[in-house]
Amino acid sequence: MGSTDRKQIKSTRTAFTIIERVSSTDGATVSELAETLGRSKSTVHAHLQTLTEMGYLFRIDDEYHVGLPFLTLGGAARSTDRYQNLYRAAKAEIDDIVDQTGERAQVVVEYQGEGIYFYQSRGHRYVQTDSQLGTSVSLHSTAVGKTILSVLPDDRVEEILSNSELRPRTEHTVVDRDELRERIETIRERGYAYDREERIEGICCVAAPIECGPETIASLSVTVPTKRASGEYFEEELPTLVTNVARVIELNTQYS
Amino acid sequence: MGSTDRKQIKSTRTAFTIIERVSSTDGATVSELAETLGRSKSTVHAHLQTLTEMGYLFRIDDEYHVGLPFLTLGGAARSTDRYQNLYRAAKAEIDDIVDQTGERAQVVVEYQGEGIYFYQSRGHRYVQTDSQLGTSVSLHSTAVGKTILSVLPDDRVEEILSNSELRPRTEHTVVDRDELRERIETIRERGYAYDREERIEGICCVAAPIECGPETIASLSVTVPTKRASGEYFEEELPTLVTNVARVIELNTQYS
DNA sequence: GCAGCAGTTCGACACTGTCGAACGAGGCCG
DNA sequence: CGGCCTCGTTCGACAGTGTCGAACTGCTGC
Repeated sequence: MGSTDRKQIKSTRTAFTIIERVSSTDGATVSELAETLGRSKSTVHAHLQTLTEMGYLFRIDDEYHVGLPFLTLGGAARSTDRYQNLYRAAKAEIDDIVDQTGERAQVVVEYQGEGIYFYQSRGHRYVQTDSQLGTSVSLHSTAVGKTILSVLPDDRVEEILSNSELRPRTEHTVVDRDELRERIETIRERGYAYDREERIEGICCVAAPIECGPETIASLSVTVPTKRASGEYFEEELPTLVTNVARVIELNTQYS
Repeated sequence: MGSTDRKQIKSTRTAFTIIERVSSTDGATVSELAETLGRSKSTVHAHLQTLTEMGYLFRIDDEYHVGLPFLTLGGAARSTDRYQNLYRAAKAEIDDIVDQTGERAQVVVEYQGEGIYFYQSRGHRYVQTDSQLGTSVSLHSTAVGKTILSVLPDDRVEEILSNSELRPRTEHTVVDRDELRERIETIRERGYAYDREERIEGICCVAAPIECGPETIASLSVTVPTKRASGEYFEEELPTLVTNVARVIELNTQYS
């Protein structure tokens, strides 16, 4: 099945598999990793030693953790040709929104079928969630996600949908593919999306797409607790704000 | 000299060497990398192919860039046991400082002899610099850096100083080791540090150390343009603010 | 003190990361 | 239009190394 296997460095694959595992299991140990990854302890040990020596992991007693150098690389990724304009424009506008509304706002970027938290800021009325910088989210379970899907060509949507399992996050999560397609159609027409507790109980979102070219699709969203998610504020004010600012970001991304 | 060579994965070393090079030379090509790293084109090609396939790099035409997954790992690093308390405490306090002063404020963490921008925020009077999330800075050329050195034990200071070349950044950068030691002594006594255009022309800083345990040393700093770097504001107000808030962060880091 | 379990080291084999050479696709210039 | 350079890609072959399981060490707790 693998079409693009060609000549690849297998040990790099296992190195990153280990890194990812260490990242998700903060404080993982040698035996633990060897067990869950199905590799010998000596192999895992050699990798951990190398990565620790280079500073990409660090070790407390016998537990390993991902190190701050990844923050350096992440910052570099955001300053990349493709993303730096989006970063500047989004940062400025999001900070504005936060000042205005006091809520939390963020930009999520589509990257290889997933959404990655690209920049976020919180206001004085902010609600705490698990999502922070770099967190990756599946595209079906959030307002941002569905917004992104709504501006992608149909074949890519299908491709992404078929690769994801539509795991429900709350009782409101849409898990039916047809219903999802329908909703995406609605979003295409009106230009923005709602998330009413589909990912986290008590948390709602309004999101609008940001198109910075065929390869750089993002989404701007404002997050509010359910208690403020009603009335004119949630039905009129926020959608208008979000769609307008999204367009501003698009424009500022083009010419700078 | 190499004491800790043992069994290590060489190909992972070259993989990360390539990643780092791609990160610093945004849009690097195969031949370019092969040239500067002294490796064959085919080797570099195999690595790039692997890393691209895994999503850690992405490719536009024949140019490679670091990808957003590093942001995910970087975010995970910041949420690590060692750093998450510091992150929460620092974020809250820094945002406060920014609201109060309108300047730019940041926390830099010591990581293996370097300083890494851990969190930063800017106010309405902010000044733009090259430094942003994840940027690593040498410890001798900044207020934050010298502050960090001031709370490290002497032997570690000497170790770090001997491993760095004290490259001057502006005409005000301190390059003499003895003078640096002297200044560090001064900082130890009064508890905060100044940077008067030592790293960037026109940019000054006030910084105070944050000690969250022997292994987690950081520094809080406020950045102002030279035109505001004088008088009571710069000589009294900011030092007091910075040292007080640093202590608050220390406390909040301990108990949470 | 002896199990039991952790991380670490060792030795040996098969595998694979490495290289240089050859191939194919553009772009540039004569 | 055609030859030439350059770049990315593929190929084959060898040396090197990533891999494993077994043995070793140090710790903890019965």
